[in-house]
Amino acid sequence: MIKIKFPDQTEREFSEGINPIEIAKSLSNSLAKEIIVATVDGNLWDSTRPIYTNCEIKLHKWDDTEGKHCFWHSSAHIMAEALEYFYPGVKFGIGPTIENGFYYDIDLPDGATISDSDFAKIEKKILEIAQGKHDFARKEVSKDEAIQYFQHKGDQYKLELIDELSDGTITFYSQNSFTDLCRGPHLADTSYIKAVKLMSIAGAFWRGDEKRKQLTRVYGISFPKQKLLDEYLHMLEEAKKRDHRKLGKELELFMFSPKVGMGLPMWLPKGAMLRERLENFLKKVQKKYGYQQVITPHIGMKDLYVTSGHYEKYGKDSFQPIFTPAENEEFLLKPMNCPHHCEIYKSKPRSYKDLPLRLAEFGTVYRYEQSGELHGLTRVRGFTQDDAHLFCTPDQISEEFKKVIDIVLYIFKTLKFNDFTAQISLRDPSDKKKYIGTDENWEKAEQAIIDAASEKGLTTKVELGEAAFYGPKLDFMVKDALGRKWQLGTIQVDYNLPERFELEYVGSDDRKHRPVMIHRAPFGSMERFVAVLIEHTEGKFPLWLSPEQFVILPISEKYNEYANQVLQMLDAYDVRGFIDDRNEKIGRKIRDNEMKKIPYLLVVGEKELENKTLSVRKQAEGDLGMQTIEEFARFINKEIEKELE
RNA sequence: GCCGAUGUAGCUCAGAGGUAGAGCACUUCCUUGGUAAGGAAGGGGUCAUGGGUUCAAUUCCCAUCAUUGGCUCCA
Repeated sequence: MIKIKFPDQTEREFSEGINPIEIAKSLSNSLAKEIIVATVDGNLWDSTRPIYTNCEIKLHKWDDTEGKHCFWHSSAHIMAEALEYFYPGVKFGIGPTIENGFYYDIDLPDGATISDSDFAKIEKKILEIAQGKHDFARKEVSKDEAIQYFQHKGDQYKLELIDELSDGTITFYSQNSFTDLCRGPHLADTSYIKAVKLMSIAGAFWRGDEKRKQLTRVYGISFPKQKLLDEYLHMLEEAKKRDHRKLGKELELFMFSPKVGMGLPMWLPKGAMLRERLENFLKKVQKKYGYQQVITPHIGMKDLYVTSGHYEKYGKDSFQPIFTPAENEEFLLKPMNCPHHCEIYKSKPRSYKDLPLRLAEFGTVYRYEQSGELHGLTRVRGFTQDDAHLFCTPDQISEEFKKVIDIVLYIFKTLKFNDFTAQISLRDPSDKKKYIGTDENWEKAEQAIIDAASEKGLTTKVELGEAAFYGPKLDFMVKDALGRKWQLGTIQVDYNLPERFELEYVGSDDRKHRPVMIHRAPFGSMERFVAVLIEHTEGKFPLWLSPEQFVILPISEKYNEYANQVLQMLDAYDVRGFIDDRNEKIGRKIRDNEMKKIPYLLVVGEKELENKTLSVRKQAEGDLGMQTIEEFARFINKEIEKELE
């Protein structure tokens, strides 16, 4: 007999060789049917794999991440089997699970192609295999056996993977006619899978290396019930409605024009108004924190970027340099604001009494992004950073860094970005060549970030190898409507640029010292931030940011004149709106302006004219009743105050 | 950049080797209507661009441009 301990700390005895499903069955039959996989002493374990020793066990159903992942992983194997059926000779790369579903990288036989028109038949085949209720059989194999199997099959990708595994740890899983190199675990059998959908096809370089062969990646997702698939697809449809590219067009916030150039956004009047409000908001906060605004040009001499190191790093991949006709001088579009700011720092001698010097600029920068990387407003070639550079003494870093964190958190709180992750990006210790600067400075900078984040009580995730080439950073990531993560706020410590630009200050000891720089952008870029803001609010911006806060709806043309008076009076209270004086019925005006997501609809007709009032209707909520013009103006200003608290 | 998909009216989309379609938007007229679509008429397209096949191409083929999903999440 063996002793098995459950998560609630109770212990029971079972006979040796019992498996998780049988254990579940001893608790309840219905539970047994739902068990997908188990964790045994911290290791994932097939639900049908026997247990021979005392252990702690945790049973996973579909609702657990572990359950879903096992489910999808097994689905990937069945998809592989189906693909092999339609494309004999296909070779397989890797087939892991992802956040929503799974994929398999395949190398199609010569001449074969696959496109989404093939999805239906593959899905059908997958379900057919699933319904066959084939067991997933686990088999431990020796390295030699494994090599032999895939040599015989001619799958060089699997052979490459096996090559990196050590003997004695290799397992195969088979179902029906398909066997794969796999660590597992898997479902008991294929019949758990009741619904499957192939999502898309993509090219993916083998092992993520663009010098190696590009494989075809097939994405899919599967569910234990058809209803769950339907729900998932519906959820995707809903998410698409929040897409900032769609809303940006509908709400006339920004546009692109192939004639201007891909990835070069243009802000329309309403978008510009929104952006300006965000900028002014941040300027006000920054003023409180002792920042000073500066303005620098959009281009700079090549030599500026040679000094900064950007030329060496990005020069080749950037936009082509600009040459002056007479002198043949070489300029670059600025990819970053920091070199200019360094020159401002250098413009006169600085004393320790001047530090920290905080130079802020909404600086527009241009970066050549690969055409395939462009994405709405979140990934563009010309964008405006809410940039600032803090020049300080080494012992001021920690304090300054923490103040920046405060600003970021204040902004996120005001805009209700509650669901963000803070990521500390450090050097890849195994590839230090990628970075510029001394080891000692890197270590100091990395430690400064880690300490500041922990002091501010941030829950952080550390990512090695994600640092900028000139320094480590703390990034604030937020997800978009479709669950893609974007970096918004960023704070970076930099010992490198002060060195390269030979920045100095005179200390209290009357000697020259080198300052440290902190780069920071709480929004990140105005473009990306607004994109994420659109998706978060579904275009229903907080009142203070709404390009149009109210619309006046006259019941009929007879009340247009009164509407004009109201507009003028509200203008005086610093609220923004317009009159919908179209020749339409009130119901129509309400519908159209609701769809435009105008926060307040003000109906004026006979009654309002008589009493000098407004009928206030809140978007998505309905009638709030009559208010005088002053009451409404005070009310709306109070609402804004509350938002900005 | 690479792999896949897409490109038809301002927007959302249907269509077919032989004279270009719908809904919404727009213009004009009727209507002056009290909380999510009043009625009628009308204008609007080099079917992304450039080649090719064909008696005939917006449709088929090729290229280009743009948009879009992915190329990190490791058997």
